[in-house]
Amino acid sequence: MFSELVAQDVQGKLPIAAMFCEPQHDGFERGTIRRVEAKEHVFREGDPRTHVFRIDEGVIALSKLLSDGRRQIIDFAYPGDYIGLGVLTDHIFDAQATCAAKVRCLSTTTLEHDASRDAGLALKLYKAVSAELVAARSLLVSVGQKTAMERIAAFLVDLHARNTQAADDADIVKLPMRRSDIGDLLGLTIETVSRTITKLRTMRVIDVINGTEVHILNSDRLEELAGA
Amino acid sequence: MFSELVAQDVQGKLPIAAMFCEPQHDGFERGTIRRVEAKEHVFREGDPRTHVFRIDEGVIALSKLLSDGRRQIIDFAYPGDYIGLGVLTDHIFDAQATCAAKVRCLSTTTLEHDASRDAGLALKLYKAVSAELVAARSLLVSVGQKTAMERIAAFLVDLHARNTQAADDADIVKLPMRRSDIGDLLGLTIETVSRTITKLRTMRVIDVINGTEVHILNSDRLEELAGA
DNA sequence: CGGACCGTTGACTCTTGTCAAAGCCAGTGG
DNA sequence: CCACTGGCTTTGACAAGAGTCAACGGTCCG
Repeated sequence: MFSELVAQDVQGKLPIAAMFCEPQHDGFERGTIRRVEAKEHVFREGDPRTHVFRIDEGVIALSKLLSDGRRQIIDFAYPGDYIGLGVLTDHIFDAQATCAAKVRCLSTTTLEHDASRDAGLALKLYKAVSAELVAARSLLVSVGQKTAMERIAAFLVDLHARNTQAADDADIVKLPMRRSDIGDLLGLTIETVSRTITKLRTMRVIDVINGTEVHILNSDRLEELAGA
Repeated sequence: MFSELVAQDVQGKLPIAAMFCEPQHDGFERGTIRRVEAKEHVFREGDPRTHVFRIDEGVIALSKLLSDGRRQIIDFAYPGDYIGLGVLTDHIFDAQATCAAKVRCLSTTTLEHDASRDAGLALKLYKAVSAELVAARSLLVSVGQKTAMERIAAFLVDLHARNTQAADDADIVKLPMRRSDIGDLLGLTIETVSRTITKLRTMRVIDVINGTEVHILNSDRLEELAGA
């Protein structure tokens, strides 16, 4: 449990650390900035993969759709994360902002050209993708094995760990996405998400302000509930 | 659906292609061979990550355990696949053979030393991990969104696509793992796996010999059932 | 022969999904 | 200023898919 948290924090989202440690050395300083409205797509599944993006502000949901409309969110990308990395010529998932966001764009040809000559950059890409893989597998464990309560609790713990980098107000987690986004991430319906959050409130483990700001009242209990 | 299949086939397991195209150029020709018995661990979560392995024969299940014994299989590694890649000092999942297997071992320090000087090798690692990421996310969609029937059908379709590289007996899929392994991969119980397979038999979509050899009688229907 | 392991099947339970209604909030326009 | 609208969340009643518990059967192996 604790080791999982450490993994999430330290490496699961390594790009966060990378950004702060060496923000000038990933090539994105040459990229252009693009603003994205809430619910606007950065790209869609099937689009040619012309650019890689680094999130500077906001949250981007990466998702895959089934033909009947079911949607699985694969990851949320937060500031410092990269999206659009990979070996394929086309994107294989949608990237859609859950709230207003800013991203930096760098052409894939530029990036790949640089990477083919610069082993350090190639290794950085390797590590970034490795970190995404850790996150994807961690989510898979939640979705495949955990109950609704455990998934929601683990989600909140994870979000809290990610966003408490600087000495934030220690026990507040902002939810910059809708219930439907959380549901589609965790493989639950919005009703189950809502009921579970309500239950956590009645258990006095969390408090919710305005539906979007979660105050963690008992973080030990929340981590217990998140399962091992 | 079809595009997903293509993704799985062509890139989801790119290492298969890589192995056949350039088997002498991944550094593993210098590695030692290790035999692994069925159910024996190649490594466990928490072990120091001293080697990277390339599967030469058999199937290795990669899994994570929760403290109460629930298990999520994260991927099956088939011949040509690499396991143990990543940026962490310790392994974060178990690797256990589902049947007798052979793996090639290469020390991580050797590999990383080579990769830091050889951008081509670093890029190859990057691509291998990217392919694993594609597979992990595809599984996540199944587990998060699909019904038991859709998951089993998609699993069979995927397995069929992976193993039909050479012109095999076109419509036979061998299941080199137990029902519990399939269940732990798909987030189902062994009973549900068994019932669903039985249902596919009574629907005349597949036939099962000896519990381990699946004959696909109606592959169009099977792909329909696998969902989009 | 006996036991261990695995797979299948049945009966029942329960968590989660489905369907429906109502509340809340923000933005818009009269 | 307020009614109206649309998007989102919450809650309730009910249904259903998958899990649990249990028994049985088959196969392999000592």
